[in-house]
Amino acid sequence: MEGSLPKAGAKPGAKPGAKPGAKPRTKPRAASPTRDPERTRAAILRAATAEITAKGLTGARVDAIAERAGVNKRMLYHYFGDKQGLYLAVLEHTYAAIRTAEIGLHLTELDPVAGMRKLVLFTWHYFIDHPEFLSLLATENMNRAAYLKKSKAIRPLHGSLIDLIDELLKRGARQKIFRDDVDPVELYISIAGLGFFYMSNRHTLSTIFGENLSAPARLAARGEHIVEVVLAFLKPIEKA
Amino acid sequence: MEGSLPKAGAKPGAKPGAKPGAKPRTKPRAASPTRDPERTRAAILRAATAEITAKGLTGARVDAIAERAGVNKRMLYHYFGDKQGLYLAVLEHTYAAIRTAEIGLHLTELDPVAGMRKLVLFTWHYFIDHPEFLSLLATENMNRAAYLKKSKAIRPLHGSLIDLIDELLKRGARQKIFRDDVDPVELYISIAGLGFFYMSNRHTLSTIFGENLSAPARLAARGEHIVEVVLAFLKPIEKA
DNA sequence: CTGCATAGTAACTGGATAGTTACTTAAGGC
DNA sequence: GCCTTAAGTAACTATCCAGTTACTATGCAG
Repeated sequence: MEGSLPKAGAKPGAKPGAKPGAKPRTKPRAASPTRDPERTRAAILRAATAEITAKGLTGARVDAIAERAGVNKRMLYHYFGDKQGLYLAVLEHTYAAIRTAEIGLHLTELDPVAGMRKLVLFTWHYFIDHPEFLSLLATENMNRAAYLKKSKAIRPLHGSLIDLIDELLKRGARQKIFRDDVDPVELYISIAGLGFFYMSNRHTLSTIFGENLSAPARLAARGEHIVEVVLAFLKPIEKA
Repeated sequence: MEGSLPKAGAKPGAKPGAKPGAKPRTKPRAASPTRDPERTRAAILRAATAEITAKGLTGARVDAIAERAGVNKRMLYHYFGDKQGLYLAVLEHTYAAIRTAEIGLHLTELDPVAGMRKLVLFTWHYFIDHPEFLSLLATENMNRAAYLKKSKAIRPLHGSLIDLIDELLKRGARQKIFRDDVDPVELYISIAGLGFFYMSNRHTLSTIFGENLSAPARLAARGEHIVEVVLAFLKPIEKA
């Protein structure tokens, strides 16, 4: 090896579109494809989410993630430490997304029945639109939530979800349109479970029942079914 | 190497407990620990179920299964071909167990509400008692049911489950104690989903909500909750 | 324009891991 | 009692794969 001799004629000419006098604090944003830590980090995270949710943590291959991201494998270790660190980042990022979206629902502006309907359908459609969230939950539960327990970033996000449901339940009970003995955690698990099981297990269910549960009409029907189940349960018990 | 010379003084003496004149058709059943194909096969299947449901198909190690079973690794390949063949056997065995148990419920002998309650609680307790079934479903759905689709042994088992539910629903509707527009597949998915999500995701749910969802009292309460939800949904819609 | 921290590359490594080879031992029909 | 076939063992191998090494390129503070 030649030591540290610089390559002859190495400089690839002036970069097109790179303004020489631009202010130094703003991000270069797609100026040149080289040297963009933010883009690289994001590409790795997206690729890791896809690979890990498709194959599980043990099935996911670090080399495959690097290739998907169009990035050298060394960069995964540069930004995320190791495979587990990368997985944790994927987990935190994915959880934060749904909890943030829930907060944006503004259910307090709706009457209890409409609010509940909106929450149920939001949850259902979130599962349809984000299968990676479902896969990741399955993976993390196979790990007995070992990584989730380590994460300091995730826990504070969830109180607000229960508060949201509790507010709806209390308001409905006061107006005598909901029964007054409902535990918000138990109810949330039911709302999520009615959608989760259908979507997460649609491959085995479609196979054993010989029906295509992923057909759009079937998904819409399932959404209405879930709303009906939840609202029927919340109805006050009439005195006969 | 010495070719095929027999080892000097190899024979380990007469086996204790091996009756020489026993009838040849009956199985030797625990007579001696050597040469029991049925036992070996069963031990491998049990070990594989434990290992695969604990770590997933990609996480499971063939060497670990062999060690757990107390059997030489070569035997896995002898009886099941390869890791995938072993996984398929585990899948078929586990599915057959729940479907067989369901058939033994004899729901036709009960009135519709009692029958439905029994089916719901059976399903719930089955999930509590057989976490390996839940894990295996999660694993197989991550594979997009690729192995289940290959299996000829499993599909015929499921028609009877839907027939069972359909009979209950029709009988209840005739007696005006159930609504008459319920799809049995949709209902089964709800019954299973209300239990599945709770049990299968209890690790993440316990973590984010800061409650121990595995506590026995909590499990019993959940069972009652699921019964209430299902029966509330099945109640005929009263005309106001 | 220079030095140094950060971004990035390519080739490598050691341990793990599914599956195999080559062999030995027992069972049971004939 | 012999001989074929199934049951069983131990040691091996080829490949895979997470993580590392040793290096180069870039940009910006001074």
